[in-house]
Amino acid sequence: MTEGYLCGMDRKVRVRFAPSPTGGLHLGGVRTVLFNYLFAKQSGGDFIVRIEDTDQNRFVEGAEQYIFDTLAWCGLQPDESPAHGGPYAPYRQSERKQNYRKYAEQLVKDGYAYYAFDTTEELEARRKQIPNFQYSHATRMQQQNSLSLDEATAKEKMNGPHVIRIKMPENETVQFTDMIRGEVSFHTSQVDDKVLLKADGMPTYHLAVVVDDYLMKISHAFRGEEWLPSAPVHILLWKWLGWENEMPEWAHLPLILKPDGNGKLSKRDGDRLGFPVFAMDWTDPKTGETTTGFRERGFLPEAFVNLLALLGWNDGTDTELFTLDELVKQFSMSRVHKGGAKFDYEKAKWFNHEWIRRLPASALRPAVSELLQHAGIQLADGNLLDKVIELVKDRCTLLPDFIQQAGFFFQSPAEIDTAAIKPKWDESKNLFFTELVRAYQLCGFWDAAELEKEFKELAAVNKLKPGELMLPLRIMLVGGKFGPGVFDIAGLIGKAETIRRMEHVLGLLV
RNA sequence: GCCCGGUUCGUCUAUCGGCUAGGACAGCCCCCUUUCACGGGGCAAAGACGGGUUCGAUUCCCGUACCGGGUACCA
Repeated sequence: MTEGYLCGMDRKVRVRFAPSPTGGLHLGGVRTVLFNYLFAKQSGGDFIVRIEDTDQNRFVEGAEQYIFDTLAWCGLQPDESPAHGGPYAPYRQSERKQNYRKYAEQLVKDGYAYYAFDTTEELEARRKQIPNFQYSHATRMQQQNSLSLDEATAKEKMNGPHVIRIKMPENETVQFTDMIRGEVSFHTSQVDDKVLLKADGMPTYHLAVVVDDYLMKISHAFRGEEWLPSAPVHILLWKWLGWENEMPEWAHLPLILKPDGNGKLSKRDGDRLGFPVFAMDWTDPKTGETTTGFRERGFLPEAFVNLLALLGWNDGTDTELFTLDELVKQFSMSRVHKGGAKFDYEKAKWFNHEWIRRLPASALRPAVSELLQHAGIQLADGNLLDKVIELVKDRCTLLPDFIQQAGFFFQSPAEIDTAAIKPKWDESKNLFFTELVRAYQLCGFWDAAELEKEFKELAAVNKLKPGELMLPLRIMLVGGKFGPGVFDIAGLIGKAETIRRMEHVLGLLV
C-alpha cells in the first residue's frame, strides 16, 4: 500500500482505456471510460485510449470509429489515442507489433518464459482427454516445449510455428493492493502458463497490456473485475521485466449485472427486456443487424454519464444529479463499490427525465428540433420552439416524448379523440363553444390568463361548470388527453389557429 | 471441479463499532391539478446464515450458503 502510494506521488497521472474493437461499446465499457476520465481529470492527468486489436480474427469494421464517436457524444475526450495522436503513438497495438517480441524473448532468456510448440489441435485433444487440463507447472513437462524437449529437437521446432508462454512459478504468492478491494493475493500454483506471444507474432492481451502500460507510462490501471484472475500474470510480468517500481496502481471495477436473473449485462438482455445496452446505435457489419443505443432511444449525454457514474459510486451524500464537471471534482476511487450492480432501466429513465427538466430550452433545442422534423413536423417559428420546450419538458422522460408533447403546437392534431367528449356532449355545450369561438374572435388581446378569464365568465353566464368544459377544449386544441394547461396552449398557437381547431372539432361533433 | 471476488429494502445505495438502519428509483395512498405530468405529504419494504471478538456488531475475524468472475494462441 505504502509502496504504491509513494511511487504514485511523484508521477503524473496517466490512465488508459484499452478496448478491443469488436463491436458496440456497452454500458460497462463507457463506465470504465468515465471512471478513468474522472480520475485523470481531477488530478490534471492524461486520459489515453489505446486500441487493443491483437486478435486479427475478431476485427470488426467500424468498431473503432464507433468507440470514438461514443466518447465524443459523452463528452469524454481522450488526450491521446489513434484518433487524437500523442507522444506515445502508435496507439493501436496491431501497429506496435514489432515491440513485443523482444520482451517475450528477454523473458525466455531470463528463465521466466519458454517456447511452446503444441498445436491448437493437440491442445484441444489434451483438454478433451483430461477434464480440467491446465497448461501449467504440473503438465508442462508432458507438452511440446523448450523445457521438455531436448535442445536439438527444440531448436528444430523453432523453425515451425511456436508461441511463448509464461513459466508460472510452482509455489509463490503474488500479492498486490487494489484501490477498490484492498489486499488481494493469488497462489501461482493455480494459474496456468498463459501464452504471451502468439504463433502469428502478435502478443496476447497479457503481454501487450504490460508492455504498453510501461511504455506509455500509465500510472493507474482500471479495468473490469473480469480481469482480476489474470492480475498475477501481469504483476509477475512487471516484476520480471524489471519494471516493478513503475507498475501502475490497480483498480478492478465491479461489473454491471443484468436486471433480472444473474450474470453480467449483455446486449442480448437489452433486446430481451426492451432497453438499450450500447451507448449509441450499433450496426453489425456482418449481419446488418442494428442494436439501439441510449442516444437514439432519447437519452441526453448528460444523463447517460450521470447514471453511469452512480452505478457503483456515490459521493456519500444524497446528491444524485451531477454534471461532468461536478463528477470530476467529487469522484473518488475509494467510494467505488466492490459489488456488482444490477442495471435498472427505470432509474436510468428517471435520470434522463431530471436532465431534460434541468437543461434550458436552448440546450434541448437542437435535439428536439431534429426529432420533430423527422416526425414530419414543420417548425416555422424558431422562437416558438423554445417556449414550447420550456412549457412541456416536465412531461418528457425521453427525447421522443417531445413529439407527442410538442408536436401539436406546430401542426393541427391529425387525430381527434372525440370519443373522450362525445358521451357528455350536449346542446348546451355546443352552444357554449359556439359562443366561445365568437368571443375569442372578438378578443383584442391574446394571452393565457385573459383567455381563461373569458372562458370562465362565459361558462358562468351559461351556468356551466368550467371543469366540464376544459376537457372538450383540450381535445379540440390538442386532439387527446395530454399536454400542458389548455390556455397556455391556446396562447401559444395563436388566435387564428385556436379558432380554426375549435371550429373544426365542433363540426365533427354535430 | 479449482481459483478469485462479492453479499443492507424489488433495484441503486448510506452507514467507516452505538441504529428508532437513512436516501433515491419503482409500488401503493392522499393533496394539488376536473388532461397528463411536475410538485407536496404519507405507507410499505433490507443487514444471507452460524459461530466468535467486544460493554455493544450491519460494521472486525472464521466458517457455511448463495451470487458473480476466471479457468483460450479472446479481450
